[in-house]
Amino acid sequence: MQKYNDTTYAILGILTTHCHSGYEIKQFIDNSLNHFWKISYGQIYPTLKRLEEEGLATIQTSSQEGKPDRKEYFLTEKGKEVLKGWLEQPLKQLPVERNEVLLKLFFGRHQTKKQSILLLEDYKQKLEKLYQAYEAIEEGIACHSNNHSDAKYWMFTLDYGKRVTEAAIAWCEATIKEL
Amino acid sequence: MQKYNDTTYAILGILTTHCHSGYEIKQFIDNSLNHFWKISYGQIYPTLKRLEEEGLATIQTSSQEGKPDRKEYFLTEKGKEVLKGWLEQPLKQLPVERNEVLLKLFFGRHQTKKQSILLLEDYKQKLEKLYQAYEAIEEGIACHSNNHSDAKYWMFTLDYGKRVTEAAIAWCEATIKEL
DNA sequence: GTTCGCATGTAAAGAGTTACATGATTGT
DNA sequence: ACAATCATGTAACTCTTTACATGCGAAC
Repeated sequence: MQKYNDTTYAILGILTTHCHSGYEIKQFIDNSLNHFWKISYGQIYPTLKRLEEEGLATIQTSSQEGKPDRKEYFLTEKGKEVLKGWLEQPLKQLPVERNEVLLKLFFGRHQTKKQSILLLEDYKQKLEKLYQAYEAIEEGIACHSNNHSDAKYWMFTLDYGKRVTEAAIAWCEATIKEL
Repeated sequence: MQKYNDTTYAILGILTTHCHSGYEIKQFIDNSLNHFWKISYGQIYPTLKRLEEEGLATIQTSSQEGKPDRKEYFLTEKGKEVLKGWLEQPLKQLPVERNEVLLKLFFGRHQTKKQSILLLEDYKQKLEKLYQAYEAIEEGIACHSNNHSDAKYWMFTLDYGKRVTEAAIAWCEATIKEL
């Protein structure tokens, strides 16, 4: 069986929602799974092309006056099976989250105490903004798609983001004190 | 001023410790900053070569009988400056941690409840192992390099790992209950 | 008149992993 | 005999970002 990368599976998954064009997929990513899976146009369009070539999706092109043709992709039965097959597999190993702040702090001996504190305060501030962004998305989902069958799962992922961000903020505060 | 990527800065930083050869650098990474910054030989050796070419490090080659020459790299003044320059800069933006488990759970509607629970239980188990690994490294540092001037900072990064992992484990438990 | 949103895409560069090649010594 | 440790490195491949190209309509 052919293998695909996780970005391909993400796109396969998004095609099961109301999104069917490359543009819509990008929009969807940017305001829902952006915190744990970013994808650029440079990946989306070639991937969609490949999905069609390999029989995982079909294209429906609709011409629009004054605009480029709008290409809508729909999963085939094979596409749905491939997605389900991936969903069933547990992850092989935990990914390593590359963290630039930790990397800098790791070599903190070569910095002044003030610089380390500045680094952590800046990080904390960015984390707080992220936390607020999570809350905003959460409210958006709660309002607009309360009865949506996907909403429950989207909330779970937001809850993860909030909990982990909260822990990171607490670490910033504790570390600043100890420095 | 020339720009380098974070992996290059990581190697620059490691060269300030007792590690000076490619092999030692790899060892060091594998049992200290492996949780938040992995690097493979395929990156280490070409990077070291480039450091020398650009005057950030000098090489001292020592021949050993029956073994390949051992190349030891030492930071030049310029190398130290480049490292410090990087340490001073705050991070531009928070990195996105790509999380395969969240991605799968996001599309959980296409799975059975049992499958989702299995996914999270497996994830939780892996996180618990990671937590134990952090504790083991922590003990190692506490025993062997108590008076080491880097040890304090290494402990901070481990504390981060522990806190965030703890939060993720708690999320797994809460989400399994809610599913 | 310029920017934003819609809508498609490509090319090149950069980042990173994996698999391979070499070869001596030491331990099981 | 075989695997592991020490020790270097490269080539091919995959993945991802960035910058570019095109072009209409609407708002400001």
